[in-house]
Amino acid sequence: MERKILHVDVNNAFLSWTAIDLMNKGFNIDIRNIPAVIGGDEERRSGIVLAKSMIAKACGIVTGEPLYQARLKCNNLQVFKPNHRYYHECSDKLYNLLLEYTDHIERFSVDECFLDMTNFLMDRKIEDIAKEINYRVKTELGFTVNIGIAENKLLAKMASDFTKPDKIHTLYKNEIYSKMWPLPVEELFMLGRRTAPKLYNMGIKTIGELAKTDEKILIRKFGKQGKMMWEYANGIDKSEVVYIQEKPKGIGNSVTLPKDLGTLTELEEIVLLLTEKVAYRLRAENMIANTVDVQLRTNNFENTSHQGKLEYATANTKIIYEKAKELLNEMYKKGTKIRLVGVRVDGLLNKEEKQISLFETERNEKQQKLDETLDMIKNKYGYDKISSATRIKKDWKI
DNA sequence: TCTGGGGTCCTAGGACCC
DNA sequence: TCTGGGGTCCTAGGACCC
Repeated sequence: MERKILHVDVNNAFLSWTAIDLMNKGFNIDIRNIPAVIGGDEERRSGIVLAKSMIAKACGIVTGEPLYQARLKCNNLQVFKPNHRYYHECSDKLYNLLLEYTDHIERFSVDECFLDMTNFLMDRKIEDIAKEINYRVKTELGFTVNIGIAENKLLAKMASDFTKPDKIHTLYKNEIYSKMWPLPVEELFMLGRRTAPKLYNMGIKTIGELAKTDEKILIRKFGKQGKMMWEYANGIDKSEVVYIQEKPKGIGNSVTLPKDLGTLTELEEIVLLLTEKVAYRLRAENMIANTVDVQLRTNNFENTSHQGKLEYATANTKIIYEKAKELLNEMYKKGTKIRLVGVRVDGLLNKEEKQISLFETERNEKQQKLDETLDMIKNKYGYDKISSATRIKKDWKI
């Protein structure tokens, strides 16, 4: 049976939401109408463009580029800080509005949802429902969305990306030829900046040319990815709208350091702070982890990572830290300048799935009690209020 | 004052086993 | 005594998404 899928995408999410946030706080300009960007903190070396207004875009500013470079393109550019807490509030408001139409909603990111309307049309036309959602979001929530209508997620997502802002587009099977095939290959979902040049070298420039390429050739050259790009180019996507919240498969935390670090002792302190946060989030999910992964980035942007299995799955800060420290020590080359440090845990299981282990000792149980007590205090007074000595001593924003 | 942070999935190669 | 082939598990690195 043919499905009815909507993809709802907030236009310039971070910038629109910040515009509303600022106006709520008495700011008298709508930053959507001036050359403006949302950007990171340059003093902390995270100064990149996260979102841009239409005017900033017209200056040639692109997402992800350094702020200093963006300023060169537009000399009266205004830069605003992101407010992630507020973004999540806006995201929740949008989700709650969409819930009035169906509960088959996949929250694909903070500003994107897929809706499976197949069994929720109530004798209405899908186009009319899309129009109503578009109008209600604009009038009730104060920001605009693009909506893509199609018979699968891939086509709905491609459709919502056509012309912006505040637009509704369809991309039905019989429209693929006229609406999607003329587009350059890099506009196909999951086809990024590494793969596009390889296709260009093969003489494949448009999605249509990709669709007409022999699937076997693509599989031989790109493996599974080749199969997927051929199917996507032909509008084939059988994946379901995942409306039941899935548990995370990994949890990570990383920081770009305000200054490069060159000693193990300093790096160990950072790894401890990151581990505390990761383990805290892991426990908040009621999960335990099997592997630990430490990531380093040097001052010349070389990335390395080492991972290791724990003897048994745990959410215990101390045990995870000991493994992370071990990994850091085996991978860090003396004298290297480190720009970024990351810690993540993988192979997550629900706490209840824990195997009874011979390695469990009283000492670990004590540590577990300590973790639980600290978590309670953090939950009550805020994560940053209770801090390790190193956090107080130094001004790391972890 | 050059280049974020949080994810998921895939691949290639090595170790190890039969 | 010169090199098999299938399988699994593990790790490092990379591609891609928002």
